[in-house]
Amino acid sequence: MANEGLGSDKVRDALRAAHLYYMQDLTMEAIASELRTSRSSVSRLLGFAREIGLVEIQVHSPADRISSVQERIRDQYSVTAHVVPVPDSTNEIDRLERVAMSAARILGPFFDSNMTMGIAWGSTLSAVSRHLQEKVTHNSQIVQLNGASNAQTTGIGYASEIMSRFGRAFGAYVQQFPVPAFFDDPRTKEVLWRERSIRRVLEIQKRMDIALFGLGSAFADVPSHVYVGGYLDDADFEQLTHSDVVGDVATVFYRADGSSDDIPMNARSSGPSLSLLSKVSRRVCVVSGRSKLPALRGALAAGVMTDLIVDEATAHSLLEA
Amino acid sequence: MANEGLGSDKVRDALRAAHLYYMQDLTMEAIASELRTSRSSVSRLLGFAREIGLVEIQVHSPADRISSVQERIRDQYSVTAHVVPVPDSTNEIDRLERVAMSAARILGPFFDSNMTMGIAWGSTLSAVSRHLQEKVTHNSQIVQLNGASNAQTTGIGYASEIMSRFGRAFGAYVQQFPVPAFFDDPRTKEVLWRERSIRRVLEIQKRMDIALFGLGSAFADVPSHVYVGGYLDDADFEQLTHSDVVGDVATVFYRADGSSDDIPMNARSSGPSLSLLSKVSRRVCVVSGRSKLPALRGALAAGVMTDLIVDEATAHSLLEA
DNA sequence: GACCGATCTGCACATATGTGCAATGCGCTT
DNA sequence: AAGCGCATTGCACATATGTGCAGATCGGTC
Repeated sequence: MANEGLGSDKVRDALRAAHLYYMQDLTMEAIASELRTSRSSVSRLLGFAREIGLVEIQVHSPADRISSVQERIRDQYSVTAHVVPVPDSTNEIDRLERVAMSAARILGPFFDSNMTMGIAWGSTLSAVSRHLQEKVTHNSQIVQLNGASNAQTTGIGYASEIMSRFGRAFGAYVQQFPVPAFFDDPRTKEVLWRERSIRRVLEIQKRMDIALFGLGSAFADVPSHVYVGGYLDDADFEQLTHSDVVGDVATVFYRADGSSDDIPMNARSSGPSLSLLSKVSRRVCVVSGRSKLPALRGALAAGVMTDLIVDEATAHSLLEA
Repeated sequence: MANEGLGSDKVRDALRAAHLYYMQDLTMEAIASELRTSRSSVSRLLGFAREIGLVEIQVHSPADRISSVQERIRDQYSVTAHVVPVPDSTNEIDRLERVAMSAARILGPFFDSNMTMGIAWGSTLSAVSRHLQEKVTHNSQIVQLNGASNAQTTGIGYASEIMSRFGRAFGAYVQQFPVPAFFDDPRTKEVLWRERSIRRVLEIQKRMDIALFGLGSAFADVPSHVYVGGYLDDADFEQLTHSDVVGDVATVFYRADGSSDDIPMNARSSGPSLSLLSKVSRRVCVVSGRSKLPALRGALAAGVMTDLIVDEATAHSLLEA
């Protein structure tokens, strides 16, 4: 790769173009002539500048105009809500996509150098990972919260792809968690958890500054990955139903009242207990779609999140009844 | 004004449009249909959103790519430089305009609620004031650093217009300083400085969190306002030359070595002494044009600024010789 | 209710920006 | 030196955005 010098030039030009475009309001035409290149190259250069995070665009709600929805969610649940505007008519696929894109951009300012972010995996997080904006950080890391392999497939491809997208976007070190999502026998987990290689990861998880997760729900329109990926068998499902489970966070299940004790599946899960999770100073939950409402209510009851990124319709439903 | 309800709606729509445009990357066309209006209205709505500061755009230099110029200025002068790219061929008018526009945008993140910003007046600050982006702050104020009236005109219009632009942009309270730029007799100043109404302003100045100023220079291509506005007579000029003055900050003069003692004019000036100024935690200086180089070197020697916003050519010249 | 002025709207057009594609250039291999 | 693969460039065209203008709308006034 002899693009050291060239790549450097490209970044320098991109930075200059970004300055001229965003700080001095020149047109691309004018920038082109200053940079002695064509307008179309400038267009591409600016695209590049945005892509590598030289340009950061934020949308603020003036403090005196926080939507009443956000305010009411804060009052009722003590959670900072970020309500993503999406028309009610949008289908579930697009809705998730749009919530995920907003989430990715909201996340940017939350994560910085010297931080550790724990992430769960699932359709929601996968979507978020595809929309991350690059941001250079130093000495930061991404740690996987729960295992991803199961009886049928290793599942690693799916989860590790999400992880590596996060790692790439932030220039962070990626810490995988190479264990099954669920153990067949809780004792296996106990034993494995004593291994030094695993304890190292558990230690990192314990020290994370941000946790990011979606909500699993067996009843969602698009049932969550865990429920359809072959991670659970019929007996497991029955057991969950029997335990009155309404959802899960990183494969740890909970009931409508937020409790998660005495749910046998949790002893077999590789995810962090909800009480451990609540020790993290910032816990961001991304939710899209009304069908996750029961799971969301349960998660709120469990006090598992500090920030909620949610689509408008679901936010409204949350406040009804 | 019955636009309470309407204005509110407009802001709400603008916020929504901004979200959809900047966070979800929808086209204006798509936003128009979600908002049930025309695309052109959306274009205007987004313009409005930017105007009232709902949207904030920042251009970062990735830490590992701070231009060597900025780095060298930091090494030599212990000052954070913000180098504004402007082609060398640009004329002085446009150059000032572009530096001012960048300065206005760089300033945004520096100023916030509960802060007090002191500002000087002059061609540079006037240009900056015309490019400020709105940003809502609370309990903040703008305080004038030096008087503006002189023997011929009150000069108030000029200075107060600058002040009020700053006040409007930040929603800040504006504290004028209704005294002459220079007193004929230093004793008049001493006496006036004991007045409670004046002391109140001086107290506010003493507590400011940011100071913003340009540099005055008798030798600049566009000689500074102070030197042509009738503030000084021939005897004054002679005295300044005799004192080896190379420039001024808020009508306080200094020499090439940064010293400002024993310059008789300063006893008559309404501006804050340089030692008082250096107590402010952030002191931002805006400079455009090579002809201000001697004034800039002097100001740097005086240690009067913590941040320097300067055009590229001048920054380069600064590092030569 | 007619009138006025100020504001808002959408259309039609003017600009500005994004992108497929063919051409060019550059480094490397043979 | 010729050949190859890959990245970069500018052109021409496709989209997307900005804006003058005429008509519509809304309060307030007489």
